[in-house]
Amino acid sequence: MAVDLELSPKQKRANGSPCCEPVAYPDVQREQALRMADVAKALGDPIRLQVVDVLRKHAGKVCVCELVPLFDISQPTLSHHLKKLRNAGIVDSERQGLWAYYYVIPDALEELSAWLS
Amino acid sequence: MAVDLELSPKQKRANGSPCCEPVAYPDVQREQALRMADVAKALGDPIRLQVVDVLRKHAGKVCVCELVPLFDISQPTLSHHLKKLRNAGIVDSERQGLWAYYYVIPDALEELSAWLS
DNA sequence: GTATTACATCGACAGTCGTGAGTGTTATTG
DNA sequence: CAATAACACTCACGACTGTCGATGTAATAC
Repeated sequence: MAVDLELSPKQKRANGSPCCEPVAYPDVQREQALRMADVAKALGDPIRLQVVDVLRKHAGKVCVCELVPLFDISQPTLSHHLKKLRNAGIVDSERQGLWAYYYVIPDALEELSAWLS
Repeated sequence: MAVDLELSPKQKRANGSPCCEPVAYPDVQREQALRMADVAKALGDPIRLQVVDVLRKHAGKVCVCELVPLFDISQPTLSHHLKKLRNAGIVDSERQGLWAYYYVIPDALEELSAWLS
């Protein structure tokens, strides 16, 4: 659904006449926009973005105890950020004994990434 | 939030079971994380994301009066979203008489896009 | 001049955010 | 059993968000 819009020269419209030619609907439909905005919102915090960066670069599962010392925030706050990333569908976790291992869900960022490219 | 490059070993780890393998440090340094998180945060609203989508698809300048009817929000609310996008460095605007034309700043999304890819 | 239009800003509202201190839960050790 | 460690959850706080209606500002039309 390509948006082809002609930007006609604007004049002040006559009384009662419409201002502009209607524009085509956004290519990105609402559901897709909601999904991508959710992901973008979760990445909209520098700590969460760096957490995702660490998890991606590591290409494996990372223990929370390894993440805590990387950032200047308390452990409960990091736990809160990890929960946000989980709720956004970006990461998931696995419990192994006392430890929790986090990893990036494959292709979780793909839709947003494709749209941005 | 300063990411220290020193990854100290866990203290008083439980006997026998190693907590985790060493982790990579965030390649994304603080400044870059702040910049990208700002952009992501601005895209973290479905309306703003769709606005950017429309502007990108046009590869030109779009009048606000053409954007208003696309969304189910009031004109002041759209103006507020456009301001957020401006403050995030994603779009800019040009006044021509009564009309304001918005456009996406070239390469504004490039850093985030490259990181996501 | 007055009227009208396009857009931004203001004021207010409920809701959400990031944060830390404190607490709870669960698994392991002694 | 009790103690400890890793992690999630609860609560509270100030700050910010998205939204609308009302208002302000500037340009155009009459």
